[in-house]
Amino acid sequence: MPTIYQVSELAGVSLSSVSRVMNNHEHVSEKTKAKVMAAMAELDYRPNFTARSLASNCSNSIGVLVAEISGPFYSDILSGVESELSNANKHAVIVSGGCDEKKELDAIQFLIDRNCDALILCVDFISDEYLIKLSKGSTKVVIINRYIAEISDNCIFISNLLGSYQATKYLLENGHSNIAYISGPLWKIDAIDRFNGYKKAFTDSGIDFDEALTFEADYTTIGGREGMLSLLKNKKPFTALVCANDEMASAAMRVARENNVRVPQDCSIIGFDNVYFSAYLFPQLSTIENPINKMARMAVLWVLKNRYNQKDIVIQNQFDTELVLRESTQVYVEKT
Amino acid sequence: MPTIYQVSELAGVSLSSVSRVMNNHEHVSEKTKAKVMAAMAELDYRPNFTARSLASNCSNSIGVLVAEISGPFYSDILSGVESELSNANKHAVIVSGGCDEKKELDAIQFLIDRNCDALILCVDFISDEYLIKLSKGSTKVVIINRYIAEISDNCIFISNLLGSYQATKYLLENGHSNIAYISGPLWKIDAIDRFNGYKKAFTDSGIDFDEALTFEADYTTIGGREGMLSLLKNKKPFTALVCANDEMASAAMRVARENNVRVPQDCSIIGFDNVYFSAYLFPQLSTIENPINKMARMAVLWVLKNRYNQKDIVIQNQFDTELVLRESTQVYVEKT
DNA sequence: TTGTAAGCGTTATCAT
DNA sequence: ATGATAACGCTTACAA
Repeated sequence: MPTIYQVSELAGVSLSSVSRVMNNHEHVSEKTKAKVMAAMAELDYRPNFTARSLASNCSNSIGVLVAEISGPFYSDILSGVESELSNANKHAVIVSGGCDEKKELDAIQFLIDRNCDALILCVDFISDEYLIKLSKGSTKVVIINRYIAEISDNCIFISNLLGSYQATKYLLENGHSNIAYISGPLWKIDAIDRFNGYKKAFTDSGIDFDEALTFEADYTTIGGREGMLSLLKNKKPFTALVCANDEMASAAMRVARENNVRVPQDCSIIGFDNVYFSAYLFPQLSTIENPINKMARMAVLWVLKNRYNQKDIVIQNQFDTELVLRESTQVYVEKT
Repeated sequence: MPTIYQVSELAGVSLSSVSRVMNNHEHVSEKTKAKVMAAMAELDYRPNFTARSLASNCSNSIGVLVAEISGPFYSDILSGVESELSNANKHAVIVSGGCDEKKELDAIQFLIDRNCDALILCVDFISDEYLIKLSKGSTKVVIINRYIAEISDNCIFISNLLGSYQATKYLLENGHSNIAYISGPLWKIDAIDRFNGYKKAFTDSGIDFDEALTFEADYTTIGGREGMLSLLKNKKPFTALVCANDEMASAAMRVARENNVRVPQDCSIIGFDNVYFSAYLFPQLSTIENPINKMARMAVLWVLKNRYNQKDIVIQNQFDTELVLRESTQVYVEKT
């Protein structure tokens, strides 16, 4: 592997000159530039990434922490981050957080120790306080899918409340009034918000929601199955169901089918996230679009702006959810 | 950030001694070891990753190239790689290859330039020849999901032929004889192999397969839809369908439903890969298990053995496929 | 505009 | 067992 030294020798200039042309510095004569380029080409020179990082204190790598690598939701984040990052000629160091606070903390420490220039975080277990402190530190941090008032500039988020509000409101406006809800785990802030959106839609419509039509699950298909089973066993009738995510909605649809509850004829179902497989389901799932891929890309732009000084970038912190209607919903019709 | 120098000063020993305890060298007295550890703890010392990489010529990072980051198939690879890598305290630099040879080549060059210690590749466009040459180079390379005879030791793979053979054979043995096939793009080696498995099952059963019951698609739902539509339009009857992957099978199921073809009563369907959402579909999809996650983990072990000298690891290059029967298949019953 | 030389924070090779 | 000291390949004042 040729080094900068050999390039300088072949080009007949100094190290610094070579370095300057590598980094597009101003104040280099066309002549030396040409000589250097020629030498580089001849030697098939490739700058040593590690050496540059050490000398410049800039690794051009961004740490990305997500709860899990696979799964449609996080996949979408990673793919957005990776593609936007490679546009900027930076790269992602991706780690998964596991399922408890300690692992998330370790993962963050790991990324910092690896000299990541900035961190993109998508975490559930770590406290607001820690995140606030972290973001005051020397490593830039941007947080996806979570809103923390004190560091709102560092957050890229949607209104989860609004999302489930839209879903519930739609059903309410289309004649449904007995609307069940399968929630995410209520220690997660987004699950709380989504639940609140459901409630708010009722409040705004001036009608009470029924606590008994409500079930706290865990965002998984297993939980969704349990939820629907329990709801059905209750014998409290409902003509619609909103689920806090698509996974659970898909499980609920399956349980409905197993129990001869037709979707949407007997029960309309709306999910949340608009994960890609929601369109593969039968019936195709109506859901709330969660622009997670866009948010991931915005997180990268945030890093470009705040860590790499691309000042002209404008950051959008909040994104909009949107109801996407497919086959799993219909207007309420009174049973004859 | 404290450096090794400050640790040495506080501990009252030399740089080298600190370095030695950091790297668990033998021949360090318990005494100095203790002093150094104490100093490290007091200063909350964290070794500089970049400096270590430069000095030791070892970055502890492994480049991972996949065609795309999202999608159930590649997701599974990434999650396997990441989790196994973090067990070994190494990390992944993940990039996606895009959809042509040039991008894949660029991506590989990018990873090499980033001083990755080894590469885990999952590529479609790059030629065997290039891969063979690459693997003779100084950067260790392991290839997932592809078999190249000349460098079979560097490959982690399944027999795609066997997989679709199992699927087709099963149908044949259960009374079906008019079995359609929707193929992947036939410029991909795995698509060819899978197609050949389908054919071989017929040959082995001594019956001819019908070219007209065969459609070349592209592994996507769009292609699967087209394929099923075309097959149905043909008017050549078939009672079973094997698809070269689950995406296409899911699309085929949908088209079947739209055309009042009941699955499995009128048509059994088998997919390939056993992607996680295949169990979410209705009916749940029978398919061929492709142990892609295990292969990904094995690829990491390969790297550990071949690049990091963990000699005692034993590598399994070939993995087995397996038929998993769910709801989309049934024994052939003659129409009355 | 160009070159010299001092870092960047380690590891590794020698002596001792 | 320990300590100097020279790499590792580059960036970056500072000088010229």
